Amino acid sequence: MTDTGDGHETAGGDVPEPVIDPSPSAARDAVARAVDLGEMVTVFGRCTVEYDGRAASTLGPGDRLVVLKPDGTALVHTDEGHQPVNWQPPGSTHEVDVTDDELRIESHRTGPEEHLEVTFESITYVTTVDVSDPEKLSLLGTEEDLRERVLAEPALIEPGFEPLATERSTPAGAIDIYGEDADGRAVVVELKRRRVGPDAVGQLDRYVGALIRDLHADREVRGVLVAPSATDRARELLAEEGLEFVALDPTPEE
Amino acid sequence: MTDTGDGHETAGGDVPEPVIDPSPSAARDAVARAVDLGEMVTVFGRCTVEYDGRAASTLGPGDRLVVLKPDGTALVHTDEGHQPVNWQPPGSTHEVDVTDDELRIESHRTGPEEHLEVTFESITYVTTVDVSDPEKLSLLGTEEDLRERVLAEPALIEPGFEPLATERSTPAGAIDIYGEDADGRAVVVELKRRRVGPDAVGQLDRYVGALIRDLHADREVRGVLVAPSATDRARELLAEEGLEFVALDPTPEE
DNA sequence: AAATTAATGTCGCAC
DNA sequence: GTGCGACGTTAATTT
Repeated sequence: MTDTGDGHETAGGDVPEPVIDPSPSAARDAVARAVDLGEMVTVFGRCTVEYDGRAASTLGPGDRLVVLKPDGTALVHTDEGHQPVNWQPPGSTHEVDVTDDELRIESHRTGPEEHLEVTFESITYVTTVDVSDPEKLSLLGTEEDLRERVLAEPALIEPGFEPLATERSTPAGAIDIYGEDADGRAVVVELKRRRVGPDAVGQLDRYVGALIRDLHADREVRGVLVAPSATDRARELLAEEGLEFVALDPTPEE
Repeated sequence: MTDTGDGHETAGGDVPEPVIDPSPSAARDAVARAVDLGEMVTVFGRCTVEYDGRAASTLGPGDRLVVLKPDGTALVHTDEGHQPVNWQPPGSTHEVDVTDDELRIESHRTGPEEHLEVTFESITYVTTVDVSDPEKLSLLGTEEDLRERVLAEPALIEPGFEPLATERSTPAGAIDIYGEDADGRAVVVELKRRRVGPDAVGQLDRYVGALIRDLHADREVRGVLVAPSATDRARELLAEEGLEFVALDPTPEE
């Protein structure tokens, strides 16, 4: 370590460092070495991108950030948007070479067959670093939280509601909560963590229909959609299908 | 520009360059300046992440790559996966400061209110670059391509099929292709670019139901799902609802 | 490997 | 802004 004199330390030569404005071959060597070692790589520069696989795409020249992860993920990010403009999923294999004095990064996977190719006409920088991340994300406010909330206090659905099973399977899929009302009628509960539209009504309707066929019951099955809110169209469709709605948040309001 | 003697050029001092192993305050200055100038920023280091908004999450210490885009996007990437472990959508505002000798990047947005906070206990590097990307992605093999293919050759659905409208609106949403068969019966066509499951059947069923109510027709409306393939469950549901399936790819096989 | 659904889904478009 | 559906959706879980 080297004391830089301003209170922190600079890593020694064994630690990969960013390469600024590298030649194509220097960039190739740095990227190849890092991919080999299972490090994370970023390359920024002016490039074109070709993709062929489940669909196919082309992207003309522009400045983009390419990220290669040790798990085989590749990401191409432009200056805009949450989503990468192109990518390759985890499990892909990355290759890098120089042709006609241009750096080219290729990523390939099978099942389905997909190929990504990024060709750089200039390279602003390359970074390579070792990554260690043992932590798992802890997330609150999911549909799972909503389910636990209902199971802990079934009366939130309605007085007398009694849950009998979660993830009960039907020919049309698994019912979030299956139970009975105070009169002993079967109740299908479909949970959504956020405001619902027509698609959620269709989903609930399918489950109710499948359960009626499964139980050979004759319309003694109620369907209840549980979500923070519903659109007008969703409420109309619920009414048309004889289904019900209960407003409930995944976590109690503070 | 400076000729480095190996055939390429090094950017001058007016071009932002990566900062390696910076002190928290040096990192803060570099990031603040770049955010101010509308540049793209990457920060790599050991950090914790807190998020609160539509949901809420916490993430313990680990090595991650943080990307700040000029459009207000923030991304936090771990060593694994296509998805960022945490993020903030475009339109958010980023702030950076140093507290207790730790770099902290905060991102905030309204509508809905959401907040992201990344606190670094060490920083491997910071990069800042100007980004210019005038190009739009050109994508082939979408549902739009499938629609054009059917409209160019309606007999791919069946002999005598005649498209009358695309995006025909119904109370339940827009029908991809609305038309008539050889016998003059109304036909609702729902297109999918890939293999379909039960959800697509539910969607088609909703449209058919809405059109029947809309036209006051009495089951003279056919529903046809067009996709490369369908799951067994989807085929069963189609049969139960009296709907049909046509196998078709978005682009012709080569 | 295939099937099914959740997601802080995101994104684009119509209203 | 809300509503609605596509997406190379991805990711997780189960069969």
